[in-house]
Amino acid sequence: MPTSSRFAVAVHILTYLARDRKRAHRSEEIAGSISTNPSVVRRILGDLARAGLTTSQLGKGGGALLARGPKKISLLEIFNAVEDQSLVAMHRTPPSRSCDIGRTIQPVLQSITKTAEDAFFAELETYSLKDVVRSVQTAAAA
Amino acid sequence: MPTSSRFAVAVHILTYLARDRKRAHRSEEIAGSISTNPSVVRRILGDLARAGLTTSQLGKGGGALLARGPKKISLLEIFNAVEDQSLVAMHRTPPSRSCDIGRTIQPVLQSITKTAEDAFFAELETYSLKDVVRSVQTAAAA
DNA sequence: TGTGTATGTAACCAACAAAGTTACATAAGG
DNA sequence: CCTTATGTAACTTTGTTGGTTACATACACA
Repeated sequence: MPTSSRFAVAVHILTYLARDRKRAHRSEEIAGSISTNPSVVRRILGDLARAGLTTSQLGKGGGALLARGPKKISLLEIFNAVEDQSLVAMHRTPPSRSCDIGRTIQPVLQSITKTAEDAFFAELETYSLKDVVRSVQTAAAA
Repeated sequence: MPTSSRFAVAVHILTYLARDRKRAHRSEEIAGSISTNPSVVRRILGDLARAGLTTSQLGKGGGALLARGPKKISLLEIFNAVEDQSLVAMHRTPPSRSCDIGRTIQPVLQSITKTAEDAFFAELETYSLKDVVRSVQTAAAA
């Protein structure tokens, strides 16, 4: 069902930046690790910069940098920076207003799915970018 | 991000059936409440029947029926019957295997997102179709 | 102050998925 | 039998994503 891979790509980018914070990394370099187009990376870096998670430098030696320590960046922040806030879609076209159910089901369903989404987000918030970096390092060593 | 509205439509259908369990309801009748095509309703009813949530009768007076009481149908069962089991997508094309991060990030990310998805599912499980019917009735009365 | 390098963003395209639509074989009811 | 309804397949339409190209802008540094 989920058609967007932006979250996965965003975490990948940030993990890449977190691994070496000493210098800026070009979108082309990052794109090589993801196997995608540099412009796709820049598009997502745009979202991340707007969310205050990264900064960028132009010109020679330029590229993207983490705006703060990986321990201070939660996966929820990353998710919110690049994905829609809703995990469950309502009817594509509005249901019949001349039926009790059609008229009322959407708010009812939305309030229920919101509690489930909140549980999802609360769990995501318990993980930091640092956790990902650590797991990747462990996995890469093996 | 979520591109499927199947869950919303499935809950709508089941709420419709739960409101009047005395008789079978035709797909055309249900489609009127949803404002969609009867064939779309039948397609989703197919999933619901395979999951054991509904039954159908052919011929005159036929249509769909709830297979058990609405108190015994959780929203999680409905979700599982009609939607993919994953809320978060990985990279669309596999990342570079010649990079530590590219090689290892997917399993790392998947194990984290699984815990968040599980929290979502656990919360959905606490709601029954009966809860939806009750809320719809309350909302419709107002 | 000029040259090279990198970003940010817009515009467009191709690929994919979802829902809408049409059609029809099949089975139940009377 | 004839009508009614489902179940499913096939096709079309629509929307979204990511890939691609292009380019204006800005910074670094010689």
